[in-house]
Amino acid sequence: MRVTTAERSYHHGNLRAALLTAAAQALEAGEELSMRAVARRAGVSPAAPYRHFADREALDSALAVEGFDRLRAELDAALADVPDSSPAGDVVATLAVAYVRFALRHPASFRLMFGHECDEADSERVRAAGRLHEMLLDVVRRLFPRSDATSLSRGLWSLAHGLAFLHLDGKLRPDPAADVDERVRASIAAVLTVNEGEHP
Amino acid sequence: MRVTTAERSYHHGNLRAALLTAAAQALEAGEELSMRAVARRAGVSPAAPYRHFADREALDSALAVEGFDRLRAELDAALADVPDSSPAGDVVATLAVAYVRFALRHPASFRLMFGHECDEADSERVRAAGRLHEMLLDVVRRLFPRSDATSLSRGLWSLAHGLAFLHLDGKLRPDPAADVDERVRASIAAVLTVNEGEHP
DNA sequence: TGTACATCAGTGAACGCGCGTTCACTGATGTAC
DNA sequence: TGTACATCAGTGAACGCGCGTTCACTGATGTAC
Repeated sequence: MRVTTAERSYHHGNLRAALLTAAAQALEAGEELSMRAVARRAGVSPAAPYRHFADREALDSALAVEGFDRLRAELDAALADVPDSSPAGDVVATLAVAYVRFALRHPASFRLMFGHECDEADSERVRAAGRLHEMLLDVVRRLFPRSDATSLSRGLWSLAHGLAFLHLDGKLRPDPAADVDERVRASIAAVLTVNEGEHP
Repeated sequence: MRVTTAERSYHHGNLRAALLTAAAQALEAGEELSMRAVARRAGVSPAAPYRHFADREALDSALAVEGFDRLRAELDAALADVPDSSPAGDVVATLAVAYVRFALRHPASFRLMFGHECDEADSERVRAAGRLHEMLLDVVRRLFPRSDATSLSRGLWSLAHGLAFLHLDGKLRPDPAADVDERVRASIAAVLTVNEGEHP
């Protein structure tokens, strides 16, 4: 039986998905996440989620996986928007801006994906993070064919990741979004061109 | 009356400091932090800490301040160890290594300092973070006198910060410490030299 | 097409837990005379 | 030096809370005949 709309009596029919969206909404709203809160939001008894998630950690991991996939999609979209002829540095900056924007727009999600020691055992989660890493590696290989792509992609990822977290934690002003974008671009540019003019 | 050693009956004499060290030990041990747990560790009733910290948040902030100061001290030490004649890139790499080491050696502390939206209102905490930022800015000004020091120091801080967090969360293998150091150095080198050889 | 039955996704009450915080208190400390 | 008293840093019992999780259960669904 295919579920068409949503709410059913007793048998929900689509509870797993409903729980995930409920959880995502709670995250978006900045609420503390909990098994019970998610059940409440989905209009279901506190025990119901246990049909679909073994425990709290399983819910977290499922949400993290969703987050990684969404982040990857947004980076892809940003990449698609950038002209092919752009200098490599601009492409990197555009990606970094998209990365930081994602973090600032979905702070709770981002924290859940990152600000927490990973359950290494959860292969789904590890693989989702791995896909993101792979994607960055590919981009770097294309942009900087003569570089040590492994180290460079780690470095650039870290750069964007650090910018994201420092803004998220208020160590850098997260305030007018346009300023953040500008600050990200400037930081990237400064780092990438640091050695130019050193040996004139 | 000056307190000489430590434990006193009833009037502890030095409870604030004792609570902070107890909390630091708990963090070091990877325990969940709580007002009660800290009191327990200090051998004192659950209500006692409220003489010294208005609430949970105040304790957190005090710990964060301590963390920032310790981190700054370790970076200073690393800086002192590096020969004056070292190329700027090496100095940066050394600082980054020290930064990441601090994060991996004191993960809970580091998370408390960063992985949490700052209480902007707590000026002590904000100022401690500011002192760290200032220090990095100074170093960058000295190392790269011709650069846009503001953007560059933000960028390099972010780079180190991102490396720290990605290792902390297991997105990059935090395992043999020597490998981590090497990976940090390689990432920094890759980013700083990315444009060399582009226009040969 | 109709009925009997197994399966499965929910219910709702209950458990034990540790938490942050408050309160009236008590005993030690330091000060004024 | 000795006593009376205010202050202040602790006590310990209690509050209400929301949490994760378990349990026996119930009602809807799908299948076999």
